[in-house]
Amino acid sequence: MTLDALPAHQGGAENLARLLARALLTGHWQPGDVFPKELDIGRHFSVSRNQVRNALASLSAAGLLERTAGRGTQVRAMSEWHLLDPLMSEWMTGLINLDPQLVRAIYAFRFSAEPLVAGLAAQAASAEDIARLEAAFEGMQRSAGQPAARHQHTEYDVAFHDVIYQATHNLVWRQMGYLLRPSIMALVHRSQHDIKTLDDSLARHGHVLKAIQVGDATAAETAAREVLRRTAIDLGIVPDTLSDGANLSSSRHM
Amino acid sequence: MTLDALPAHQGGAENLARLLARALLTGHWQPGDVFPKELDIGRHFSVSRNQVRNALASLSAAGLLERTAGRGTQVRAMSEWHLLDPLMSEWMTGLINLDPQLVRAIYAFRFSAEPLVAGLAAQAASAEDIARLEAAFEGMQRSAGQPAARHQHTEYDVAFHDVIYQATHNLVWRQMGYLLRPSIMALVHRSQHDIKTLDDSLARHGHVLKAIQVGDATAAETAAREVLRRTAIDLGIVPDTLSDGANLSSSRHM
DNA sequence: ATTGATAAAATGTCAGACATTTAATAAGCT
DNA sequence: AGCTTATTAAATGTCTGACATTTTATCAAT
Repeated sequence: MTLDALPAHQGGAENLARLLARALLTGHWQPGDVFPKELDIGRHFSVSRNQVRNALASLSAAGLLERTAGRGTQVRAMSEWHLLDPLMSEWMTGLINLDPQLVRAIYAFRFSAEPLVAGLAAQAASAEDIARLEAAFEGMQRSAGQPAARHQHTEYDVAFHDVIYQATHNLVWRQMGYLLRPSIMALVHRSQHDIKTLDDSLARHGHVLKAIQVGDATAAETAAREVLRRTAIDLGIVPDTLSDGANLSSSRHM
Repeated sequence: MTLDALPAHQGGAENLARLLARALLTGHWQPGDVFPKELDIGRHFSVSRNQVRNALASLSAAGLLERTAGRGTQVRAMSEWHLLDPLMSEWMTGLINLDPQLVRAIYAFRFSAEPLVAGLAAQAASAEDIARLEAAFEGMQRSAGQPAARHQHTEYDVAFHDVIYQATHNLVWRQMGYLLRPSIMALVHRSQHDIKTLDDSLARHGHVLKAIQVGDATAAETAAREVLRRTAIDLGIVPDTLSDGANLSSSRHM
């Protein structure tokens, strides 16, 4: 893969890092490939070597690249990526063409974790949390069915899930919710289609809200599971398969 | 807080970053404090400005610091930390004096998540996973009761938990397991005391192993919960309190 | 054919000057 | 006095060129 296929660059090491990261996240390079050298990248985008080095340092920190003095820069496999690095989260925002294997892995995680999280939220949510959750739900209702407000609807949907993670009042789960935002957005983006689907999705979200309002943990769990089942249907995923398909090469990882 | 109270520096930007990160993680600076400026740090440790900048860039990426041109460097609050950043994980390895609030938050997360993870592992574990789990357990047995082998025992204990996360065969949970390693090690390190305690802990681990061996998810869940109850007792933590105590200031975070 | 020295190429490091942002201070005007 | 506006100082950010270090390939000698 060469640099020529990449979009233009708007200046700033962060932008450069995002640009390159997205190319890697969407599979423009294969694991093991040699990445272009610093000077070539700098020449191609007309930026200083400093900017290139800063950008590559970020990609390296996120596990996307491996750099060794004298040898060059190599592309790492997906199993080496630091999926929970906030940088990754930022780079994934707005990405549509995520690797299908990655989408399935993230969905599988959410399917296993989010019911639990909803249960915790039902136990720990404060009045403010519930207010925020209600606001997000009402936003979803208002923007439902209006094709022009589809973007808003997605925002409210993502906010709904985020509030649930925040409402656990646990630092780690909160961090998790923040990190999953872009992934959730990508999933939600793909899973909205006709009116009927949307209506059903809305109803299932409503059940989660109600369960958290009354503090019923087990009800929240099952309701959250139903929301994710709806998502799975829309995405064409079979929710029973919790493993991510990496079993073939999994034995080497540990 | 000044730099004078910090230990000596052995060279390398990564070492410098770890040194400063640990000082921050153990609360040597208060949130909002101004962090020493680049030139002062460089002078104090006799390193170039480059090294200092690289180190501070890492700390900034992990959410420990906030740097703004012209103003300086500020220390951020714990709620802003990127707890799931692999850098954090590395910096926390071997740290004993972790902030108690952070220890509780991490324990609470594990108490909620690890039973679920054990259940997933029971469903998805491969033969190799089970072999690794058995090896870790036997290592724990061998090194039990021998005061000289206490370090080894900790290693096996941590490996035991790690294998469970790996055995889910889900990229996100695997990443999670990798990231929790140092935290688990810190908790395990504190929770081993007399022979009787150790014996009981060993038995509870054995139940988890057996449940995963036979693929019984619900049994694995309850067994994992029992392991964590044992840990909680040893740490003097009440496992019912799942929130992290940050409720007071939680409303501002979202 | 193996070993060893050499050279080339990549990333890593350093030092200095300069740019930019921010905040404090002083000057000047109404 | 009070407000606005230059000026200055101090911090982080950026650029550039040279040099260091590590790795790999090449070639020579035994």
